[in-house]
Amino acid sequence: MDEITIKGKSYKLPIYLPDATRAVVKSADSLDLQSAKVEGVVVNTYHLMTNPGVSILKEFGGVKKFMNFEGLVTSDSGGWQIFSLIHRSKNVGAITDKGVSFSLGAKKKTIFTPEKSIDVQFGIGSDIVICLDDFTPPDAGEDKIRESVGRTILWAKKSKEHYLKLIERSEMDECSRPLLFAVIQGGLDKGLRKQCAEGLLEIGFDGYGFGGYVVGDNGELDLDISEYIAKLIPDKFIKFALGVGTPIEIAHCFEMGWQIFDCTLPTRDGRHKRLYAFAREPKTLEDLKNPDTHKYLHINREMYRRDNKPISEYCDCKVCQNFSRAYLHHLFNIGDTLAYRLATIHNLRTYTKLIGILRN
RNA sequence: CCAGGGGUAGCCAAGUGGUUUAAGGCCGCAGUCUGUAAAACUGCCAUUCGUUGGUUCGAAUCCAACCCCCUGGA
Repeated sequence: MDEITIKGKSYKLPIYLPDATRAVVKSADSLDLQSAKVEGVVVNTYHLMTNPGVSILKEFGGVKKFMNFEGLVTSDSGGWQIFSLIHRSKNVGAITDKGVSFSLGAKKKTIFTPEKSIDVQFGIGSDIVICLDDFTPPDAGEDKIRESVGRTILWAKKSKEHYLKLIERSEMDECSRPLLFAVIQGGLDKGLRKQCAEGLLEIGFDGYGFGGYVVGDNGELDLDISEYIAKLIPDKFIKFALGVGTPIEIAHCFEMGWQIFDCTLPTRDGRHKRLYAFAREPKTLEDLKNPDTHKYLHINREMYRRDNKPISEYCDCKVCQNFSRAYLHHLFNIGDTLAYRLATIHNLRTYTKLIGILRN
């Protein structure tokens, strides 16, 4: 499968979707995304529910119109946020089979359920709706993993039922409905990953996501578990590697069968002065899997102060076509916001270029 | 030449006798970042306070001389 059609519009696979968590890829607008050849984004259900809120998005006819972006829009369920805000922080919250309740700062308690997540995602008007999942923390023991897998399946079932209800209620058909994806949890436990995948496959979804946080202490994605999970999903379904990854990890995961990727790395790294470049012109998958193909420029370094070259000689982005490393260095040095924008555009183009090579 | 003020790391700058083998910031160097609480964060970066003497148990801090800078005056 090298293409998906949603709501009458086709998108090529594989595809990389930068994270526009709060309906914006930080520091870049939709025209910038277009110039970086970005074909889709991932927005976040939890964040958008909080701000600006569903009623405003509905009033504007969905997030696409709100942010004036015509590409593929996927909404992440908020599962990751439960992990981020509850497991990883001091904010107390509780997860039950019904859903999750937690408070952020001084704000009143928020109740979030699988059904609520689906409701909000319909309000967002996304093309791919993702079931709320119970994130398996990286340090979870077997009992905890088992619990998160069980709950993820339960929530997926509730999500599917609610999704079908909404489809029926809004009289959507095969051509106008958004796709529904579920997320496979289970941490590094292959048995439980398998159990999770089987449970979700039985319910039936359009696509399946690779969930969890499987970046080890060495800071690298666990390729073994990534491949294992890819094999659990029949090829007729779309495979979405949530949160993956570095350019080289995307190349590896593509080879395993993963087709959709979203990751904050290129945009965040850009804002943090780390620019991506190919050390040589990549032409094949093998080139992209080779670590020697990829390099980083820490553009804040003094060595770039007088460097008149573009960030990457193999890049066709508007930044590389028009500005020097020295200029980017200068912009970061004085802290002008243009630095973040240009760095974001360049790094995104590096990712979309990588995707373009994978398609061939 | 006279009168004030001042000389603390590449830069800015706290500190006026012991809690300072000198705070903080910038720069520089080295890192982190993977379904974005990140335009963020973490290390490292002066055994030394213009110089030389002195007082003191103890000085960047007090004293003296000298060197340099700033301001005003001749």
